Amino acid sequence: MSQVRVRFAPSPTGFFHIGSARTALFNWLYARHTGGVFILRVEDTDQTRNSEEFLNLIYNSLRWLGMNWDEGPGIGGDFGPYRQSERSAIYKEYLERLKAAGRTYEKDGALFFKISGEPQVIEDAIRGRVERTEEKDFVIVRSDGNPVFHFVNVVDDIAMKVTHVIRGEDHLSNTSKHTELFKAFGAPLPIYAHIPLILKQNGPGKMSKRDQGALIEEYQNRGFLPEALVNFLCLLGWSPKDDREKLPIEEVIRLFDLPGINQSNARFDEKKLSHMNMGYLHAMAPDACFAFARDFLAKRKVFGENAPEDAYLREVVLLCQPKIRSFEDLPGFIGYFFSDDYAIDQKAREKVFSKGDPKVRLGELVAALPAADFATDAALEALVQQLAASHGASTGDYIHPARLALSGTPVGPSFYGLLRVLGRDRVTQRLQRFLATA
RNA sequence: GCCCUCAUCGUCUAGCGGCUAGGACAGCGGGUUCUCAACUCGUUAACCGGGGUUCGAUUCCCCGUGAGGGCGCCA
Repeated sequence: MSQVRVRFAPSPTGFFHIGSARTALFNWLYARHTGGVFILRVEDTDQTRNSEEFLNLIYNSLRWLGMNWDEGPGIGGDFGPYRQSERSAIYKEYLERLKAAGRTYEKDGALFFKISGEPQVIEDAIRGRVERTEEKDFVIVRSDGNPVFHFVNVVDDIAMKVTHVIRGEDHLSNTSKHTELFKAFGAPLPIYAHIPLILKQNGPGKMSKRDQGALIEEYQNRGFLPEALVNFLCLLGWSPKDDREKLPIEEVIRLFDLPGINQSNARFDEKKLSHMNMGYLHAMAPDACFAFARDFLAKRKVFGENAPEDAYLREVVLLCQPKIRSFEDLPGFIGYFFSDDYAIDQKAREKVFSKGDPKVRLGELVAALPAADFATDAALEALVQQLAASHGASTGDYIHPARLALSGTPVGPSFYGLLRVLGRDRVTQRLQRFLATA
């Protein structure tokens, strides 16, 4: 068996979306699984809708998701060029072959392909035998002289020696046009694998560029982790056949195969993606987590002119890491670490003041601060426990009002970590301010 | 309208003739003598319908129904 050659062939006529990304991913996975070649080919024959900006978006998104291509723009290869807009000489040559075989005719200024009308049968790697008969001749060159998708797509697959065509099910009905052309050129058919489509999370139909949450760029901007998005995409239409879900990409590559792909469409579920992202985020090593967070906060311009010191920011980020689902949550989660100007949640305040003597407890805590050891969470925990024991109170009697006073909110990271990271001065000052105004 | 594909919890899926139909997300309930969006334990919830084939169908076949896609001088 010769080497597997697959291609991802996007057209730069719109933003890069989830469905395209997964098609690319399945091609990439299959290439890596088989030790084959992953080709990137740009289908930019629609000159009125192409844009260089969209093309760059595709390159960037593929790289961000970790899908490196072996042949294609920027890399080269033996079967280039890899942009269809630069391959007109090749199309002309193939067109001549069709003309010479008497398989074309002109009408209304456009060039039509004469179909055979024979039933076209493919053995789809995912769906099995699929038969369809093409009924009408179709245009292969527009009246403006530009060849159309069906023609260039097949010509390039022949010329680039593509062995497996892995694409969305929306192309299944088009396949009879393509096999007609392959046969007209006397070329062997590739192995087809039509993967199920991704349906929009709400409402009918497949996901499109216009749908909420459809764009890859959006997840990048929102601080999602590419590994999480890739893992999620792998599970949309494919599974390892056991109960594992969070899988390293190497493991997916090892297990991935065409017959293991589902036949039915899958609905996109952002909640599950969010959960997957959280799993990856919580597992990040401290250095990586901090680096990602700092970069993300800078892009978001969260601190404006006054960027905090790295050492302090790092403590804050690592303290909050186990509590957030996405870096997107970070700005709203850490504000009070960097500003004394935060609002006190009124509901939480009522709850705190509804029982016991919160002001007395806070007073005791403030009094203990000058001698407290702020070096470790454990030392601070011991302090609060000692305080509680000696005053016949519970640790919660200190923690709840103190958390509210220090952060304004009833939810947040570990309390002792909160004390440690804020530090003695901030804690003292904030508690005193709270007591003075409460 | 014609053609193609698909059909297990709300969602993603495991199952490839005999299972108490499993897992995950979401939901719900409890725990966590520090909250919680984190963690943890538990729990609700599914084989689209009708015919066959078979000793036996979620599983195989047919017909409905439903869902999705294609039928461009878009890709």
